[in-house]
Amino acid sequence: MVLYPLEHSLTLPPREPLLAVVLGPTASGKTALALAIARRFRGEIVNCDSVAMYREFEIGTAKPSLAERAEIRHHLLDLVDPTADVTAGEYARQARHAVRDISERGRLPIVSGGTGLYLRALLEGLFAGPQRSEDLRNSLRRRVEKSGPERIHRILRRLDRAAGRRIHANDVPKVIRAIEVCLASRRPMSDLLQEGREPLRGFRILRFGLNPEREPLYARINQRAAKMFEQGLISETERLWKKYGDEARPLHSLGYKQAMQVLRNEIDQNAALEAAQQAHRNYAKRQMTWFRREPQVRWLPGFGDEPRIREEALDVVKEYLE
RNA sequence: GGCCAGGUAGCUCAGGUGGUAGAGCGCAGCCCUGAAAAGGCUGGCGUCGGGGGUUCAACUCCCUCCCUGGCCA
Repeated sequence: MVLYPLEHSLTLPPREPLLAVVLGPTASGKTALALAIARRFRGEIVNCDSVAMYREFEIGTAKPSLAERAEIRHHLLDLVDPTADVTAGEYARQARHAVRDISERGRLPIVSGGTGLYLRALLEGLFAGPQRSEDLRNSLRRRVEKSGPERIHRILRRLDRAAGRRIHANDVPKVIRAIEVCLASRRPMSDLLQEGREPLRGFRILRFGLNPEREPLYARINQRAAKMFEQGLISETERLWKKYGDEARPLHSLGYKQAMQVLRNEIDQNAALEAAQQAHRNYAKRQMTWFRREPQVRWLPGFGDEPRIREEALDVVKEYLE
C-alpha cells in the first residue's frame, strides 16, 4: 500500500490512472462491453481468458473478430503456441506489463475475461511460490493412479498440516501443487501464504460485473455452442489435433474436448454439442461463484451488448474520469 | 386381440426373504494463490403408474385397470 500521510489535508494525492475491468460468466457479453468502453474512451483491451491466449484456437474461444481487433488494440490474445503451457504467474507478469504500457501511452487499459484466477493474479498478485515442476507432478500423479488420492494427501499433511486440512484429498491438482510448493521452497505452503501477495499498484480499478439472469444466460450459451459447431469447430479441432497432437492443452478445453471425442468416434456430433453446452453452463456457474466474492464490483444486471447496460457502464466510466 | 419386457427423484437407471428407497447426471449453493475453459466439497420425502385385496405393516405378494416398447396375430 502506498500511504499518503496528508490524505485528509489540503494536499491531495496525485490522481492515479484508471484501470477498467470487465468480468462475468462466459457468453455474458464481456467482449461487447469492453469494446464499447474502448471506443468511447480511447481504450485498449487486455485479454483475461486463459484459452484465448493460445494461437490458432479461434472458433471455440469466441475471440473478438479480426475487424474488432483491427479497430481496437488487443493484448495477450494469440500470444502463445498451442503446445506451450500458460500459467497464472506468467499471465500476471505479462498482463501487468501490458496494462502499464497502455496507461503510459495515455490510453485506458481495459481488462476483459472470465478466468477468475488470472484476474486475481493480475490485480492481487500471487504468493511468492516456486514455479511448477513437471517431474514432481508426474511422479505424484502416477502415485495417485496407483494408490489413490489419499496417499499423496498424507504426504501433504506431513509437510503442511494446515494445508492438508484446507485442501480436500480428492482435489488432486491442488494437493499436488501444495506438495510441490512445500518441497521446492522447503517450507510449508501455509507459511508462504501468510506472507501475502504483491498487488498491482498505481491504478484506480473500476470493476464491472456482468450478471444476466441465469435462464437467458444458459439459453445464450446453448446458442453460441451450436453456432461454434456450425462454424466448423470439429474441423478446426481436427486440424489442430493433427498439427499439434494430444498434448496441446487447449484441445482439452470446453468445446474442443467434445469435438475430440467426435474425432475419436466416441460420440456423435449431436451428443458432442449437448455435452459442450452442458460443460459451458457448468463453467458459467462456477465463474459466477468465483466472481461474486470479487471485491468492489459494479454489478450490471444484464448482457454486455444490451444498450441500457452499455450506457450505464459508459456513464460510470465517465464519472470516474472526470 | 395374445405373449413378453417395463412403468421408482427433472433425466438414465439400481434395489428390496414385506418394515415407506438409492446412484450417476442435471439443478442449486460453495471452495479455489503458477494445469483454472482445470479440480474439488455440500444438498435428495420421491403419490416407488392408478385402484382394490392379503397383512400389525406393501413400493416389495395377489387381483385388476392404465401407459410405454418389442414380438406374434
